[in-house]
Amino acid sequence: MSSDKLPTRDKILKASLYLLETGNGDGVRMGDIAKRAGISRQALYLHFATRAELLVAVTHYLDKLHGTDQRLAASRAAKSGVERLDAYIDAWGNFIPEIYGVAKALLAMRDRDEAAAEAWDARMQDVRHGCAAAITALRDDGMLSEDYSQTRAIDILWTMLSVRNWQQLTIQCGWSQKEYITHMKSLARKVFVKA
Amino acid sequence: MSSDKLPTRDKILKASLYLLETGNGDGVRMGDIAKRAGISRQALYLHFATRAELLVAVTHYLDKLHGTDQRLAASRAAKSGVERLDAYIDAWGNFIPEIYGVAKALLAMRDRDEAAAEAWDARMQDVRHGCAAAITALRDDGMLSEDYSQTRAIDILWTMLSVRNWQQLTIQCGWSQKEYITHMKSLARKVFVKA
DNA sequence: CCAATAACTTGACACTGTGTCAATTGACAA
DNA sequence: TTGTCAATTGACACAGTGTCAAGTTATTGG
Repeated sequence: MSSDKLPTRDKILKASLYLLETGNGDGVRMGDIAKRAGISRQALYLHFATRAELLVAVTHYLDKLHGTDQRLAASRAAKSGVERLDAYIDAWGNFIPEIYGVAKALLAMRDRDEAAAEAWDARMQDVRHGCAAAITALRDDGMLSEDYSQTRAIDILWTMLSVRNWQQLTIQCGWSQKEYITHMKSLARKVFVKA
Repeated sequence: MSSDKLPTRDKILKASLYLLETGNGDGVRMGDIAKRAGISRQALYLHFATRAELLVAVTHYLDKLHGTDQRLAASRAAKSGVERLDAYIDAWGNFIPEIYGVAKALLAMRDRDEAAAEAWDARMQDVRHGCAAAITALRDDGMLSEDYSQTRAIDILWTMLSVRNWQQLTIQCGWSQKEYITHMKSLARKVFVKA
């Protein structure tokens, strides 16, 4: 392993990420992670009290690796509201496949594990802020359709862009990533941009 | 209990349904169901080999109770394609809250349990057929937007009307059921009906 | 009336995966 | 030397599912 000299915490994060991203995302157990990181299962608990806590840390690690904040923030550079909507869909939509392994594991825990649910919801709240910014920009341009209140428009965009929907459309329905992005953009325009 | 004279199998289904629908849908264990049905946990296994199998049976039982098929089929009576789209959204959209307890439990198992996943997917395939019928009716009227192929349009409608989306919009975003239905109809028109 | 059968009960147990606890080791530093 | 920190080993509690075996009860048919 090339990570022999990394601090243990980083070895754990790296190992978790590897297992989450390769494999199908199923069955990444604490023991599996420990083995991959080359430490004992108990050493894991020295660094992360629970599996949920570890998974949350992995999402943060992932964000740092991919520069999520910057990439999402980039959509704010767009001039018009419509461009900004497009840019946001581009940024977030192309981000989903990169985080999918981790997202899937967190999502699977969501229904049972309080901590995992909170962690996931917190991250989705960030996405919601991005959606809100895009919708607000549209409204400020006077281009937001009058069919929905601003809040409802945000609710809809946020729901449209959920990881679950991405999963259904790409993985289940077989859309290519490119198709996903273009269709989502077209959808968003039809729904939100004043005719 | 008023179900003393029911066959055991029905007592089990009834008890499962009760627990799934009341409670938050969490923690409906085999033991809980047995207790509620007034039988031993092991007797459950005499009727259903696994929890997944039981849950599937519950969905069928539920369908019979609510007359799902008839209600969904009713949307076929609509004359124009647009009316039919509306009618389908009405029928299915108002059906979701009734099955939500069971759906939630099945959905929570989906990620881990192969059998549960298959059962759920099979049921969602039925919904897809309904979506396909609505989209086809629209196309036959020459009213389907040319922005999407028929398959893609079905994919989109199907995804829009997913239980997960209903959950997010009503339970998380706080939409009323009425609001959900009207917004979904408006959304579908904007997206699918030729301008 | 006896015997077979089916439905059910009781209780013990295996298995998986998470999380806990305690005793121990090895390294490095004051 | 002593202290301390990170890690190790191994045992264990706990939940929940599913299995197994032996015993009970009621019904029914010869």
